[in-house]
Amino acid sequence: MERFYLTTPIYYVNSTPHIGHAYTTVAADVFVRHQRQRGRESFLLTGVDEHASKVARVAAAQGLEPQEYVDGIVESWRALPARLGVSPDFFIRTSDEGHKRFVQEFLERIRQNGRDDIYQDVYAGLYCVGCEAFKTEDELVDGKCPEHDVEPEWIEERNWFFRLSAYQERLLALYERHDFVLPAFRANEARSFIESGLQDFSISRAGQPWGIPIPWDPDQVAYVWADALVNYLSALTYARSGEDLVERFWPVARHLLGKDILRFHCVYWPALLLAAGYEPPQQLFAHGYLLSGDRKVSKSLGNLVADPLDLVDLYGADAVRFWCARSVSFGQDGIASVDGLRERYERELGNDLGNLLSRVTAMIARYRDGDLEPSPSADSPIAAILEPLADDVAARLDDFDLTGALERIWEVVRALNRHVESTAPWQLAKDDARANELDCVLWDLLDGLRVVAIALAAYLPEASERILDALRQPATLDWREVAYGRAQRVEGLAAATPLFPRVDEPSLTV
RNA sequence: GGCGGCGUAGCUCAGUUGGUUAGAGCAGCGGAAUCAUAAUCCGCGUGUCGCAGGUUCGAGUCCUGCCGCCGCUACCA
Repeated sequence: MERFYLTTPIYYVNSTPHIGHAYTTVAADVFVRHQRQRGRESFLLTGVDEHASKVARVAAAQGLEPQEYVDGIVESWRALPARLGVSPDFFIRTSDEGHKRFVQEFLERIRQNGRDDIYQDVYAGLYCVGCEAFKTEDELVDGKCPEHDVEPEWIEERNWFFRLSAYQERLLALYERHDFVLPAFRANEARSFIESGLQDFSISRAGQPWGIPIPWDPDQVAYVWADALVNYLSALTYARSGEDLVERFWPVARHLLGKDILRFHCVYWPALLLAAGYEPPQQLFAHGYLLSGDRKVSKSLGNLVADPLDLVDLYGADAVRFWCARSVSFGQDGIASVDGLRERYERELGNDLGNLLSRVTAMIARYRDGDLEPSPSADSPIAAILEPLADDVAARLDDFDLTGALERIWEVVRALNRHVESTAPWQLAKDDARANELDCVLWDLLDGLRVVAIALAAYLPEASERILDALRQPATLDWREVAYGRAQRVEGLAAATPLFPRVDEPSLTV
């Protein structure tokens, strides 16, 4: 079976983690957990991008070396996946020695590929000293940098350039595979960009103290995209000491990215790889943004939105994961608000799913003293409902349809609640002659919940485990268990404690 | 300007290659039930499918024009 290697972008440490970072990280984790359930050898990579002139400047302002500075703030970035229930197989930092060494090798490979793909030229542009960045004409207001109200200087800098223009045809050939970049409209954007003609870009910057030195010209450091993108490959070379994972996980790589960095991932990166003699990644998926849709700004709410970890404290990692996957169609932009999170938590997690577990376990405990023998029946409506679930969900997740797969599972959750109503076990319990019927109904519900729990495990790892435990079912998450009729007999099953108890709304006033 | 996309019930959106009475969730109204975290289930929508034409036996689904909105259009994590 083909291996599965998925990456998030590496996050820029100069900001603090916000909901957008959590979003990508959670999505990546769901995909990887699901593939593992299907027995696929998988690897999840995330990490941070630490090389930027801004980092050096902030560090200097605090009287620190850049490395000291990033060493200090990287912990808040490591905490992000940890608190979201995400366990990356490796957390890369671009200041890792292994990464730096590999970037240098990588650039050297391009330079020596015999096609003269790296050459020296002059990069000229309008440079704002305040921003420490080059500006384009349309960024200026009245010829001045709008942020600093100064006229930028015309600066010419001798840099090393990458001959991107030579890769137009080879890049376009990649896009003949219809799912190279998803969603399709993003592939169109990237393709039309390529078709419009590619210009070479500089891969080095002069006069920067913080970065990876260009091996053949140590006075220059690698420009951000010649450094950061390479992490997807470099990580594989040193994530496991004494082991090179490149053979295992390249080129079966899939990159998750935000739509803002589409071009760099879908154009620059494949070209750099081709130039260095590597296969391009297998697939790229650009997701949209979670737009803040919160009611009037208050300090407490503002903080909640700014820091996803606060939301985890309040509602739990599973709730935040669920909200990420559920509230916005993956790939599209959408509104995400704390109100929406609470709504989903109460209505869907608490009422639909949590209460389903409560009522089913309570009935088994009450009507059967918690004992139940397996009693599957081929003509059970539950069998028909569960039968197509495993394939449907798997197919959607293979297509990065994070939202659609979850909706598919939720249809089953709703169907189970309907089944409770239509069979009315509390009525059957009144009639001893229908004891057998009641056994079948209760066991079907037990089995349905078991299937839902396993199907949801990638999204709600904690709740999934708690459901299986409450149902006295094995903790195995093997995807083949997402099928009707596999629940084991239970003994002494007790009414479950609420899965997603009500959470007091945080105070909205400061 | 160029390329691409969107505009479907109060809200958020589904609607395969054109084909029976246009769907889901949420909100609203009414009802049932009582196993359950007052949690669930059922019923209820005269929606100009942005506007105007066209193709077709038949179009939300194809074509043209118009209106409105959005994305991309190079060195910015």
